[in-house]
Amino acid sequence: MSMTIAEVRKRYGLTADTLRYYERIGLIPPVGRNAGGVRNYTEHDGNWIDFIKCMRNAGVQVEALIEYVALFQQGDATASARKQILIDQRAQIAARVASMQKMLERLDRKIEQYENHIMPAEKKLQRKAVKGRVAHNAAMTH
Amino acid sequence: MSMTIAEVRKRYGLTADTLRYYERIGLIPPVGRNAGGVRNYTEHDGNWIDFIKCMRNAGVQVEALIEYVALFQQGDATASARKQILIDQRAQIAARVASMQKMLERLDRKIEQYENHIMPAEKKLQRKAVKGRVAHNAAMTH
DNA sequence: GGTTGACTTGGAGTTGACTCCAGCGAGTCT
DNA sequence: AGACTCGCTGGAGTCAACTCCAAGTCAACC
Repeated sequence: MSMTIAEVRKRYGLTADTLRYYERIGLIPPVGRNAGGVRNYTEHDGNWIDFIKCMRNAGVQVEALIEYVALFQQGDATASARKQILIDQRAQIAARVASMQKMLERLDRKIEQYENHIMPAEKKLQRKAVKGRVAHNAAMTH
Repeated sequence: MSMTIAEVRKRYGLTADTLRYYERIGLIPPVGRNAGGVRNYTEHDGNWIDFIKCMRNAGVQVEALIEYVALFQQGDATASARKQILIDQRAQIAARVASMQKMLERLDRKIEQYENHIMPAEKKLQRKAVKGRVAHNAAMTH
């Protein structure tokens, strides 16, 4: 039912140092301890860790997440502020996704250019059947 | 036809310091100078800057781009190595986009929860018609 | 011909996000 | 009891990617 830091580390793929660091800066709520002061992660803690980890992977700043967690700990009264943070972050992620998708298309065109223009030129060179200069790099600078 | 660093800065939204830094570390090919040693950016340089800027925005590491630029300057013989870098980076961007899209869906569900469960509770409080505890935070921890 | 202002360089400093470590304590095995 | 292993804390160190700065050069204007 509850996990040590080693188990959490394995389950979520974060280092023990990172988990302690996250807790220290308030990126996850304080974790319960046993008599000896050793952390005892509950399923609830696990859900937070997963959420934070995914948000970080999506490029959300630690700063914004700390604020969200802090508001959460202040109770129901902060619900709309928290919701607003989520909406803002959602918008930022969506914007990044959009620009990354544009980049994917751009890369696809560029890769295709390599297939159509540059690689055949190389093959000709390899065949040792060179009959003059072909498709120079200068054509591909964007 | 050619631009000063100030014009490039305005056009591409990078600081002059960043532009010089990029050139110094080989993230863009060397830029031509006038008699006095002042940088003279051509349209060709502009294309590189735009490409690099977009790749950086998409999360591609400076490291990988330096390698790409270095290969480019070695001429046609490195075409397939360059193509491979683009393919690798494309894959990494695509993976990031996929996980960000999952996060978008997750956020949408979470935001909807705020609308359905938490916000109505707040409204009831505001109406001062409280008839017992409603929808506590604990229900929303993932 | 002096002042202004954009530009230059090399190097130091900053920021965000970890990552590592020394020194200590608790629990377990032998 | 001694030796291991795991975990704890506070603080220092690292890394990527800039960002800032002092001191100097140069062209242009007054």
